Amino acid sequence: MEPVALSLARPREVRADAARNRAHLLDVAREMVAELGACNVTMDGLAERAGLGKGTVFRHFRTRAGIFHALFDEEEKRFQHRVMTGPPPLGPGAPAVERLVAYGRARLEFLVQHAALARASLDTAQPIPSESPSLFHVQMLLAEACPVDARSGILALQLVAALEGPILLYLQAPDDTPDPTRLVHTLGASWQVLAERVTAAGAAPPARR
Amino acid sequence: MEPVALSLARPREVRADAARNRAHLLDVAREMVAELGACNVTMDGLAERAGLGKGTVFRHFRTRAGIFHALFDEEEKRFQHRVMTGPPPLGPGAPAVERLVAYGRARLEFLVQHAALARASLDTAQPIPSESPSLFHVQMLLAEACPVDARSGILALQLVAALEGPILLYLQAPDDTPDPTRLVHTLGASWQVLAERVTAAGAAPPARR
DNA sequence: TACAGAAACGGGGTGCAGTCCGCTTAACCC
DNA sequence: GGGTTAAGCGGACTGCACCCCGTTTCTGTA
Repeated sequence: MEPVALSLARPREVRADAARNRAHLLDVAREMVAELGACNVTMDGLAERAGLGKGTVFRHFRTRAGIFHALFDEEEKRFQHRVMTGPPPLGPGAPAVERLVAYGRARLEFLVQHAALARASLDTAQPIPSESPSLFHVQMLLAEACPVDARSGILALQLVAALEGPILLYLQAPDDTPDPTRLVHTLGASWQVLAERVTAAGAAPPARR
Repeated sequence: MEPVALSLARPREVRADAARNRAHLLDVAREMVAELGACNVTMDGLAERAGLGKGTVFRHFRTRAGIFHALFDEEEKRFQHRVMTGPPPLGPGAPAVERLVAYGRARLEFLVQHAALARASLDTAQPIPSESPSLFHVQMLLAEACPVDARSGILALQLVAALEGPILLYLQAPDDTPDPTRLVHTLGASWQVLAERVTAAGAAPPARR
């Protein structure tokens, strides 16, 4: 007689109303972000416009940043899908370094496009978890390109920071970015230099130039 | 008759009481951070403990993050002074790449040591300005090590992000860092690889090894 | 020393993030 | 269908960042 084990075995399905409310909240949130900008979306406002209680909003998303994180995550999933299934060099099939370069360029474009959400989803109280898909993907490519250096995972961390940091931390928050296209281009070119040089020296050893 | 121009020319000195209060607030804030941790310091608490009005605190520091920024800035100044005047390879006198490596290691140690302040001073609403001393210093060293690549300033931005991002964004916020010394060491070693490889290929051209 | 103007100060007021807890309801079992 | 239970829901409540503006204090000038 182990009712605990039994109940653990099938942990009761997600309630339909909860799922519905969550989806609805995301829809309304998306709408409000488009309309007011992320920084003008409040939890009260969202709850009211969704016709739900404030407690419900917090139950689903924990914190204010949680909402933007959830919204960003949807985009992130689409992006990662493109990366995993698209044609090379972004998708599988090209040499690791080429993929790394292509990934960086694509990621920059993606980030600039969703910069507001990406920033709003940062929670200064909690760090970005190491399960970040971006980190995971870079780690995978590095493991292929220069296994020895990639071993500890630190290099991947640093490269992802180099890739995403400028947009997340260091560049203008208000979208007064003079020319996003130009920005992506410049950052992309620099990323290519960075990625190629870092991996070149650590590659399968004696591939003389 | 140009009283405006005249008054602009000498914009009236800082009031003595203001300077005194500011210094006092910083002292009390430092004390409270040490005692309660940055995340438990409130503006009201600070004002009360300092025996000043809340308005005064905000007048001096603008935002909550502003206080921690000011505190961090003091440490930052000390650190930059060490960097500018210390013995090589951290200080002047060594080749640029060696200085870059040494700077990274020193910076990591510094950041880990003041991680709580550094994080608390991040203001998600406003980006880190490009006058960041760290960015400035890396840019200077890069300009010496590989002038062509450094030209745009983007590479410096990316390297600083690679250096500081892991601590600012990606690693555990609560000081459950298993072993800070070990962390600094690992990040430092990885930084060295990064810095040396990136600069090696772009160095003053044909310096054959 | 007296005065005028500007800067600094104080603390009540506002809006929002996040918590709490009693009530409701969907899901499972019979 | 009826009962049980855990999850979900709502909205009043709390605490804090930040604003506002009438009052006070300093400083440069006469």
